[in-house]
Amino acid sequence: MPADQVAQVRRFNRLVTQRIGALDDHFLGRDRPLGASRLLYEIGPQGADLRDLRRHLGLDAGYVSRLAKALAREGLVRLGPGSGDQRVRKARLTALGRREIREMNARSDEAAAALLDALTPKQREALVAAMAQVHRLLRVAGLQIERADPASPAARWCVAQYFAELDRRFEAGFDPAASLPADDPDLVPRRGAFLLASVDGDAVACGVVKVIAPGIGSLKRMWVADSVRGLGIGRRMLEALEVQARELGLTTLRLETNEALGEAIALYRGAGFREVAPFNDDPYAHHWFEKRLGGGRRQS
Amino acid sequence: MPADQVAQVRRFNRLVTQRIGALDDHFLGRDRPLGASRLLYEIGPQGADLRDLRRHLGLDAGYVSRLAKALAREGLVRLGPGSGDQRVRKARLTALGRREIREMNARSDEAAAALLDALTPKQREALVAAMAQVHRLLRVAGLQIERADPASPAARWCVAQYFAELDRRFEAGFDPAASLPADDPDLVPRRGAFLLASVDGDAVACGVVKVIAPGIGSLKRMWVADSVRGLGIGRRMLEALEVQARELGLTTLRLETNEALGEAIALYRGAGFREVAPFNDDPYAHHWFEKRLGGGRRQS
DNA sequence: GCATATACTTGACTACAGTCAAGCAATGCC
DNA sequence: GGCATTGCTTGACTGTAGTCAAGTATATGC
Repeated sequence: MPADQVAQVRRFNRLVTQRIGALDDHFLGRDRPLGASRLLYEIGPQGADLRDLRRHLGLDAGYVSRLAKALAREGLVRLGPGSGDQRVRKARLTALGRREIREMNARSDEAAAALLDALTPKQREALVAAMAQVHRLLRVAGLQIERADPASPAARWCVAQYFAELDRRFEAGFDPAASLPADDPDLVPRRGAFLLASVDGDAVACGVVKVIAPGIGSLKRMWVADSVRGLGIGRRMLEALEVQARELGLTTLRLETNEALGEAIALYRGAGFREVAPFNDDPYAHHWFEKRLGGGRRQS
Repeated sequence: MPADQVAQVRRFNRLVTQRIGALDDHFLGRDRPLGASRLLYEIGPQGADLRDLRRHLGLDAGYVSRLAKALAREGLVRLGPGSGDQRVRKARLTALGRREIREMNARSDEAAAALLDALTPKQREALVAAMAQVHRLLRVAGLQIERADPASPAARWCVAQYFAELDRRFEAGFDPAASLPADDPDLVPRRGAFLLASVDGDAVACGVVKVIAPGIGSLKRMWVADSVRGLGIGRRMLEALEVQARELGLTTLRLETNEALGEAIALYRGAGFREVAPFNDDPYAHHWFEKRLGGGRRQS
């Protein structure tokens, strides 16, 4: 890693933690411990179960219990029974709590505006654009691709997004029932794998490999969220799927795709897939691809 | 302030405090309270007086005393008498302390490298460039222009930088003694003013206004550090000098400049200065400018 | 129906960050 | 030389953040 790049990152870190960190904490804390403020903020307009707050903020159960009680004592939240399960407690904002959050937001906005205010309009635009760029790339740097249960909510959500997008982009729409299936049991080893890419716990891409014959697998359900397109996530997903394929003992990967998905076709070609004659009768397919997985270790 | 710009700043703040803040703290703290680590880091290879550390980090005297003692107990620093004044204590790193700091730096470098490592080379370059941009603009946003004592170290340093630059840029070099003078007593009200622009306590620009006749003032010593050029700091310094001039009761500002300083000449023209016939015999001047200060309040 | 797990509460505890005030020695000012 | 100031140390204290363990009520698996 070039030393000047590392140095720039560290310079950036120092300045930003000092400038941003200090402000953020200061404007969030209104005569209240920071932990309580964060909890209040996290509850949100819909209310939230203490269990979820605990998990999301990574805090101790006892600690959250106490913080919630303190907020309730201040009249900012109401603690009531939760959704169904009589054990969980749900925190809901009171009118006062909502006002408090509005106030916190206003202060944060003010601090951000004050920062921008010290610049000329052109510099403001440049700063905001550079921040957006840093934001996007930091998110990408935190990308994690992992095997997931195809029945998990995040996996289901991704697949739903994928279907919705196909329906939007295909001229005649898309009906999952008419397409070749990839059911849950086919997507767990040793019959296949479901990969989920996430950033900070938010799913942003998925992909599936499925064994269709000894040594031969099929790729399906390749989807990347709009918000992170153009950042090479599709390519990384494809690489991760090939690793899974090797672990499943596959030597050939196949896939079919629709002519409307130009960027996907380019991705496959770039990754070494060759177009071949149709090997199935998927009603939505216009192109069929194949790649032989060379060398590399088989099992991990 | 546009709401989407504010929102982008806040999105950036949230992500960055979470990603960067957490890492930075974690890698700095090595089985040692964070305060102690920061102090150790701040001491630096030359050692530092406790008084300066206290001032620089903005900490309580008793707190610093205890932290320093803890570091001494760990064998990381040696506490000895300071420079001259027998009251001040100077903290010097031991070999162990230096090793510890190297280790802290290595860990921080590693964290920064790991961040970059998750990206493609092109994305890395884009991230580093965007970070540098954010860094530059955040620094500019923190710019403060204030009147300063022309004899203060920061003011002296700026003027020295200015002279050095003139010497570099003028074909025949520059000798301050041959130039028209601007001595300390002429640079404090009501005979003049010395303005210093600083970012986070570091001087980055200076400028001077000096009364040369009733109602008439002269601008001199306009200098902007290389690291922050092209960010409109010269223009802001000029505006601040005009405010000072009005407060000194001036109605006309004059200045002379050298043909080698193209960007300064453009700045003056853009700010409403008109070129006039020579009004003095400065040996380094090729252009003479004048501006009448209209309207505006005189005294503040 | 019983064992186990989960959600939460409470009390007791630790560590860290920081403040305040008293006091001592060296320094600066007149 | 006297007196206020400065630099530092020490003891006593506060508030925040967070952990741990015991205990209660509810839910889940077999």
